[in-house]
Amino acid sequence: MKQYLELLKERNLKATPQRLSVLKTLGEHMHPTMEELYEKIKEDHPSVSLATVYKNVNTLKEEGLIAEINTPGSKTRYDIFCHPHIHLVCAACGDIQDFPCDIGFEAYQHDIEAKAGKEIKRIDVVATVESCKKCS
Amino acid sequence: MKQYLELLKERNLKATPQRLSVLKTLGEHMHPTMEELYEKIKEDHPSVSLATVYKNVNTLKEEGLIAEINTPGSKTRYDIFCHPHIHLVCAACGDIQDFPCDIGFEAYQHDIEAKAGKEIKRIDVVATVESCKKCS
DNA sequence: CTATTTGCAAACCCTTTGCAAAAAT
DNA sequence: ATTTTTGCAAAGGGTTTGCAAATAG
Repeated sequence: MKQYLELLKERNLKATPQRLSVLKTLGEHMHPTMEELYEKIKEDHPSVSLATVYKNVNTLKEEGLIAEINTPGSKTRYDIFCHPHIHLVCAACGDIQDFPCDIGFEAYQHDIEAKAGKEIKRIDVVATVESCKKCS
Repeated sequence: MKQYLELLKERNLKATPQRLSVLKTLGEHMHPTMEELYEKIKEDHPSVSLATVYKNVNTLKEEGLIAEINTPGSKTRYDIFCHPHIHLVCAACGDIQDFPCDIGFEAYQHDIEAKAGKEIKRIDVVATVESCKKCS
């Protein structure tokens, strides 16, 4: 909680309860869709509007505090941005699991960077499985 | 052209001029957005409707003949599906470059598969650079 | 006190759908 | 002849916008 206040202050963003709730919810619940995020936030702030959640998500995205996960086929999901990791998404239920990027991958990323001649700002890896333990 | 007819026949899809044009256009132009794809197809088929392009894109996606590229921030783009490759996307102009998946990556994929305990059906790797040669 | 943020409703994409006519096999 | 596909227009869903009132710093 304290940490979130600091993250916002560093970026000159006002720490409104709604905005803090976006960060807190993303910290507690993995990869919600916008709808899920909105419902969770409403539990603490019943009068929050969907537009406000969208605005905050966009602001926090621009500041690099949260990330959007685009999965082929299913809905966009949101994630607190910590260190890069792979998203393992289930095609059947849309559930997402995180997957650490251990060695191997950094090396691969450097390789792409060298060949591209540009610094890679961000890398999104989405692996899709047909079904997962949760839904089958 | 001949190849496309066969690909459709194998899947019992009717070879309409509009559908062939989707494949042909994706074969000739790299990664168009839906709008670009539609404009290109209209050059050959002025009376084609956007809905038809969407329907064909969906059908061909389901059959695994084409793939959708979801890039964080910019518009969805479409690609003929050949072998997997990495998409290097420019955050400034949305342009996409292909990047081969040489060794290294397959190994990495097997590693994820082993840890997930599930077969990976598809893997999407999108690397984002801030600007590219085309737009700067 | 000033600048930002909120909530509401309307506007705005992009994408899908229903249906009758047209085309493919 | 049968089944799929087309084109149109309307509907749908998710996201953004404009603005006045509320809130943070």
